[in-house]
Amino acid sequence: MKQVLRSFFVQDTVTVAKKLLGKIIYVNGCTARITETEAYTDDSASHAFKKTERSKIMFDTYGQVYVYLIYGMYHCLNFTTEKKGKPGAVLIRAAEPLSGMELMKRKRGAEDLHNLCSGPGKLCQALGIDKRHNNLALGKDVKIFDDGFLVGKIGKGSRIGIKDALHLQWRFFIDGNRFVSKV
DNA sequence: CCAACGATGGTCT
DNA sequence: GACCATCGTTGGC
Repeated sequence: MKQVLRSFFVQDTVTVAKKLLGKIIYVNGCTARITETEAYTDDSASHAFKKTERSKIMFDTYGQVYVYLIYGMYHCLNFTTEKKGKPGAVLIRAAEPLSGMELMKRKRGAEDLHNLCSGPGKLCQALGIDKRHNNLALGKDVKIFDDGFLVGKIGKGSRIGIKDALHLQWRFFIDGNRFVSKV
């Protein structure tokens, strides 16, 4: 099983978002297969529409873990993309639990495997990801592996939970997969 | 069934 | 002081 290196993230954000589908994320002893992602660059719905204290990581790095608090109670997991100076990040929206499910169930307070990582907030809760992981290099606490899984058809649509730039179809998911955020 | 809403706190103006 | 890249619950059908 090959480990995905930080250099993978230098390329175009939309390309990274698609290619991350089917990859395996490892953190806190748990693994899950990524089923749904979203691309964010410098578009009007992105944190990087303006460079701020929070969003500067999207401008200055690639292959870094970007975690932020949303709605005061949930976290969202992203990986920064593109070379220094060009902002980008891919939001991990959903995954299929592969190992460590008992721990995930306990952290989520839920039994159904489809309700453990089926949304960005849920996924962080299940995997124990919070702001301590922000700005860590990929490969330290958080790792990504490629086991050769064939994704097949990739579905796409507007990104979820935003009001701007709805014309951009930058939400990607494994078509037909039941472990996504929306059935 | 599903639309509406409240929880809750960091970030930005 | 307003705004969220969310989620679980509530309440009306």
